[in-house]
Amino acid sequence: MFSDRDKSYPIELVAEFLGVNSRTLYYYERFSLVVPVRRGRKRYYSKEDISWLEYVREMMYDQGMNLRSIIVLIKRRDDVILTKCPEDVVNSFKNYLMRMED
Amino acid sequence: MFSDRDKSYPIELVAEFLGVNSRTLYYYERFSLVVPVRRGRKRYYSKEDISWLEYVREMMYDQGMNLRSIIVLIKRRDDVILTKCPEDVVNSFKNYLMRMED
DNA sequence: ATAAGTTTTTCACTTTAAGTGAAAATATGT
DNA sequence: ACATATTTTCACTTAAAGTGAAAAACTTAT
Repeated sequence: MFSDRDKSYPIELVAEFLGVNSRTLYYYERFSLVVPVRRGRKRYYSKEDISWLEYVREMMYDQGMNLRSIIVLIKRRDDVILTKCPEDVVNSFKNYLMRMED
Repeated sequence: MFSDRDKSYPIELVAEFLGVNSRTLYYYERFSLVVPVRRGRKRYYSKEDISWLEYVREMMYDQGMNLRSIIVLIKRRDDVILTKCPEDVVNSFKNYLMRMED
């Protein structure tokens, strides 16, 4: 019947829901970070798109990641990243995170 | 006997080898992205540190990732990231990558 | 056909992280 | 104490992310 992949939400509604400028969604589209469907010239997004974008925003704003990194993650989706990271970096990094909790 | 984890290379040598300013290594250290050992007040790095830093530089310069993202990756090392990414984003993103190969 | 209204696109500007130069501070060896 | 080397601090530069405003393109009603 209905699916989270149904593209039925117009850009303004999605932008408002996410609390971003609709220009930001156009901007993301340039990198294929989200792919709305076009009916006529209008863009429509799915629920899945919306939750993906929420996740992207969280990665960017809560974590401070940049767009490029998310793009790299998509590209390397199935790869193992960071195998080269030394243990003492991981340990010391945990301390860094502790310090930052202030 | 000797190990890639032996911290024996001074900062200037490492910086020169990597082609970066030694200030950059101090900068990375603030985020625990690399953890030299201190003998007296001098810093010493291991071969493992150096290849880790090479990898970090590659992620940043070849891929355009930022420091924060690498930090997030360390933090989430064992997590599955990007499970929320919709398939059509992955597909469309592949086209985007193709377009960029010019 | 054209006027009115929407959506999209473009241009230029703002903000922030990453990086660096230079000077000041700190430590080491003689 | 002095000379030298390393570290730390401050202020500046550069580039990506995001946005405001205007122009362009398209749609629809009269």
